Amino acid sequence: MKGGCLVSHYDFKAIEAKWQKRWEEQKLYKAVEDSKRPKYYCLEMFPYPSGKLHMGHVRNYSIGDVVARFKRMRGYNVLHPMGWDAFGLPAENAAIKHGIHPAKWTWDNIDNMRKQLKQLGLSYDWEREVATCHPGYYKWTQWFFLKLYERGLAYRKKSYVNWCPSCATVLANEQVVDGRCERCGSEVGKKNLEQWFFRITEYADELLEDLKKLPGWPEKVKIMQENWIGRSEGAEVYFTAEKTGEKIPVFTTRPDTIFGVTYMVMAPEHPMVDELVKGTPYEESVREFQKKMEKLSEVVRTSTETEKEGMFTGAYAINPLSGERVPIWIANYVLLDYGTGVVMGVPAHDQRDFEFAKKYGLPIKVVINPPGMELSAEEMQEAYADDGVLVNSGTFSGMNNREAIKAITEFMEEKGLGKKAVNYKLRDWLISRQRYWGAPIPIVYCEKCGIVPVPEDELPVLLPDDVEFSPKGTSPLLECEEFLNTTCPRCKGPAKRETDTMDTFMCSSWYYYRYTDPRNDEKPFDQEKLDYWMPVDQYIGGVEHAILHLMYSRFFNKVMRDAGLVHVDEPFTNLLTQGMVLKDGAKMSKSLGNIVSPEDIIEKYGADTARLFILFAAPPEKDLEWSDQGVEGCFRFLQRVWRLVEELTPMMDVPSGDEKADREVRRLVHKTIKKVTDDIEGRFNFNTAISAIMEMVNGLNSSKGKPVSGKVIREAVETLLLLLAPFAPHITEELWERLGHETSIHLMSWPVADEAAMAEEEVEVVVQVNGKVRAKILMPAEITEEAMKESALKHEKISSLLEGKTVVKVITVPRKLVNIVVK
RNA sequence: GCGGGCGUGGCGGAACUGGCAGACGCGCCAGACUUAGGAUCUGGUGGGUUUCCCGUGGAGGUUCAAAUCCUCUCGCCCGCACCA
Repeated sequence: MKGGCLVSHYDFKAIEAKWQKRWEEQKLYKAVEDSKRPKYYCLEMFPYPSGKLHMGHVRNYSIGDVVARFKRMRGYNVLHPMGWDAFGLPAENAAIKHGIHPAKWTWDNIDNMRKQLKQLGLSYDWEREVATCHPGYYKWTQWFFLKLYERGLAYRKKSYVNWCPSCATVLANEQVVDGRCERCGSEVGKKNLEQWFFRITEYADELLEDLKKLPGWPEKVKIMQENWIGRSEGAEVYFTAEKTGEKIPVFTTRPDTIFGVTYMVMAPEHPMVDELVKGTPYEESVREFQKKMEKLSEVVRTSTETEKEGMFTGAYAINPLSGERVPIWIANYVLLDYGTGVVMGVPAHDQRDFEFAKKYGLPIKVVINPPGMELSAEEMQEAYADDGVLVNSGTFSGMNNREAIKAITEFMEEKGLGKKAVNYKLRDWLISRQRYWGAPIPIVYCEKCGIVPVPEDELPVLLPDDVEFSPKGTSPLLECEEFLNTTCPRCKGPAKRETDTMDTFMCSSWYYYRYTDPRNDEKPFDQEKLDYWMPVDQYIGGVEHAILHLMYSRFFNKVMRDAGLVHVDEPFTNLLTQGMVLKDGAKMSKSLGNIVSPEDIIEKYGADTARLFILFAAPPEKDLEWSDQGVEGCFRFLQRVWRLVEELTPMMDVPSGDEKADREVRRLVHKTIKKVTDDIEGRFNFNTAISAIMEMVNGLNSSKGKPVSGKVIREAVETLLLLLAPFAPHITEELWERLGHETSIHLMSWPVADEAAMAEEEVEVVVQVNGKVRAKILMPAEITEEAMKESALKHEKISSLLEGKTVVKVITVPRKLVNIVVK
């Protein structure tokens, strides 16, 4: 440093430690219900306690902290809590691998991550911390399970379920990505098991419909949920098996094409297939085909690339409308668990059916003609799936197909041949997990009474501590006799406990309620407290939860609303999905070796710098490219702020200054207030908010030598600190104190822009000739358009350019621009 | 294949309702202070044949005026993917 130390050094380590300690002692961020103030619930997705924070966490929580601090300064009563999504497999793997008990592993990790979060200076009310693995929490997870059970929304069913061999547990559909386990990447198989499900499909329509009530959610997330729910409207048509006379319901979205059915296809594993082929010459080959399909993985089987393959069963079905007799096939592309597992083949009007028919030489029958055209089955190169007019369709011939959909459906309903139907791709949520480290499902199996829910007053069903972890990866609960053996709550006879635990998404589906009353041991929450804080005003997290967590939570909230426990339709009013943190264009990962550790950055530059950089480098919803040099830049900026404030402090005593200099400084100050406020409030553009603050610092730096009055300097410096406070809470708090304030800067009100102070006296007007900039002229701000035009035409350079040309017209934009169109 | 997003200097990114393209930061260049500087400060920095011309992936169009609106097209990223 140059010369004598006129200004002190920015000692971020001492400053950050000092204020973190003081904020905690003073409980600065404690949230208390207060009906007199508007509330604001700012929530970030709570982390899985993996052991260490990564940059994604830092980004997520820095964004949330700016929102929380900003809203606080805007006068809101802010709830900003943090907790731990603490059940899950990694803890159990640690136990198997290193012999550490999952509980110890988890709690140690929590301690470490809590420490790291505190080092970031995040404004959480730590008294509301929750951990889903705490019995005081999972007692209520189990309680909610019972609520679902009471309402008939939790049920047990044997079915083919996704099985991850490496995690040794079943998975929900949502946890299978490209046929692989979302967690470990192993290929997922199928197992026929008896499992617990939640009836989320009961709410499919509302989950879809209410997306419309979420204007504060990214379009992208809503579309993803819409696709996932996959609602399609159509009809169920009852074909009849010729041989057995049995009804074969078929779902179709195109009842208008029923007369065009030339064959039917069942899923190979459809139960009716066996009956149809039994004792026929087709039996053997069909069995073979079934076996072949069974061996194929789900990925291959359902890939668009896979060629359609099928086989005739020898059986026939009767079309209820045309009375025609059509062959029944089985094929790989028909899925058992969608619709009824049976498809009607209309090759003329469905591309898949067309390809299948061509391959196997099945007949093609045209029943819809394009407007003003006549199709011929022999000449068709592809299916005609668009609208048109019905032909060869009995009494419905001649009808427009849109009307025919309605007419045919109604006709079938009258005659009992079919009915209107809606289908969803959404499946019920499988919540059983064959794992130890989760909330036990509060159910007992009694030989006499059957399935018996554990009574509320016996909750929680505690996880036994003393268990053996088998290297096979199977749940230790299976071998834990003390846990397994119990008495039936109903008949008091001997009974067995359910050994499966709940999917951790169950735990995270309601944690945002618990924050409103985290220590209540009588109830999951106090009604008044919950009603005060809910809904979450701003939710922030990664887009990877677009379907899983966010849809489960929405479902959960709707169930609890119907149970009268919650009074909002949707739990999260606004959602922000932050982008990833990249290094060298790729997601930070161990295998790529491009990880930047938050610990190191905090150690070297401090939390304020880390936060500032991560907020400055990109808008929150976009991916962020990490740059060590960018971090340096932010560090330099904070040092500049420090120096600026220290240098300007003595000048705050100057009794009066030059009026023009004062006005200029005030203009800068108030324009910055407006810009920063708009950027944060309107659109969460923290990057441009910070750049405006940087510009303000640059401006104040260059006005250092000017005759500015002490009062104006004080206003400027204090405003600078207030605007920067949500981003860099420690340095601003320290400088605020050094200015002589005794109350925390974080309890101050957000500055308000003074329109009068912002007003410009002069504006620079751009003068264009034929749309090209030819001059810039300073004009009084209040100049009329006519006068603007005049002085533009009078301007030396412009007038010389206009020589010999004809002015066609002149366009003026007040205070901005004059465009002279010439020929 | 369907749906969504993106494409702007050497880099990250600005430009909100069409109105000076490139704010702010990084990097780079020059200078100042210095035993020294990878510290700090000052100035410069899209490209070019430099009174001017060209520039927002490409080609057209609308307009007095287009990064912004329309049409076509290329490239990258994300989601869904035989859903009957």
